[in-house]
Amino acid sequence: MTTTARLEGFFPYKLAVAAEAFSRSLMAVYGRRYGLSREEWRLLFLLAGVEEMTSLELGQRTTLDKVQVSRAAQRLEEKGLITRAIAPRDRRLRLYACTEAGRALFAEILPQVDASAEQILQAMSPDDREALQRGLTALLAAIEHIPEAEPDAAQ
Amino acid sequence: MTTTARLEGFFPYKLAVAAEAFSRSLMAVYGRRYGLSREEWRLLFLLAGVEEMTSLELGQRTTLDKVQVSRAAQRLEEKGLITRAIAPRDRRLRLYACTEAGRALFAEILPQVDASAEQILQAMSPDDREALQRGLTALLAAIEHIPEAEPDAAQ
DNA sequence: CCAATATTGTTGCAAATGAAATGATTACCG
DNA sequence: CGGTAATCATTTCATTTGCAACAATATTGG
Repeated sequence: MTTTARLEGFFPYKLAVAAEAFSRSLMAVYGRRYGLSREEWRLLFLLAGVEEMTSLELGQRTTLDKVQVSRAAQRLEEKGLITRAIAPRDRRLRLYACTEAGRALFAEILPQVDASAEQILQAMSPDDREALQRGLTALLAAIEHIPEAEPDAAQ
Repeated sequence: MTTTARLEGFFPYKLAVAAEAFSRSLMAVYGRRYGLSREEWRLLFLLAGVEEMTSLELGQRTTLDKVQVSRAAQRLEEKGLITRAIAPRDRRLRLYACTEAGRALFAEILPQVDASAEQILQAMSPDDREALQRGLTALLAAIEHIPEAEPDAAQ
């Protein structure tokens, strides 16, 4: 068993571990400190930068399914951070918008989250950082073009 | 301040999305096809390459807490893929070992998981792939050295 | 215009998950 | 030794999550 594939060197594992650790570090800010879930944080992030957004678009831009969007939005509304109106054009959809309180909270949290991320990234050499940025962007592009594993609907 | 930070360009978000998509693609193999959870898969991965391993070491090498290890190991035992004995030297610990069935299953799954990962990675240019490898390794090293990332048991 | 089908957000329920409590064992230290 | 503290796996309980059913609205095709 000389070259039994070692978990620590397995690329998918490394990617997952890095992402988990990174996410945990950031969640310590918006989660443990401000009581937001990861989904709530993402929705707030999107909504804080725009006037309003429909539920459909929200889901497409966050890789969250409709249930996650619905539940996270429900909680954000209970906290007074967003509003959910019924879209007049298509009454099945929701029109989400950030409240002033939501925007203020986001403006308060983002710098801290950003600082937490930078604290990790700044521990890397500039070259490594650039390599990571480049590689990650390319990976995301590659993932986009991968045939999605649809349930047995292969053709 | 003018440019509201866009979620899609936010590094932590990109990292999380890439890791999620990658993980989902792999889980389609060992999960939907073989009924293993991510934790079970990781434990099987580690145990398949070694004669036996204690529960403590298992947790340290997978970034899983002891509850996750305990539960995943329990299910792997129910499936007959591993054995859990009580460590003779310290009866609080468990000694996990892969059964022949477990090793056989792992040997069957790994190539498929590997192929699924390679399918994505091969969609990248060699340079981008190398950049990703380098950046990711550096990121993991940076995370290790971050203070207060987690209550670490210094060894 | 009407009925059939499709799409969307929400809810119900079972399984998974996380955090603290528990029980068993060992280490420490007088 | 003896007893207290520490460590480990497991259990317990409350919350969260994923999946399928559901109700409401829209679209399509006669």
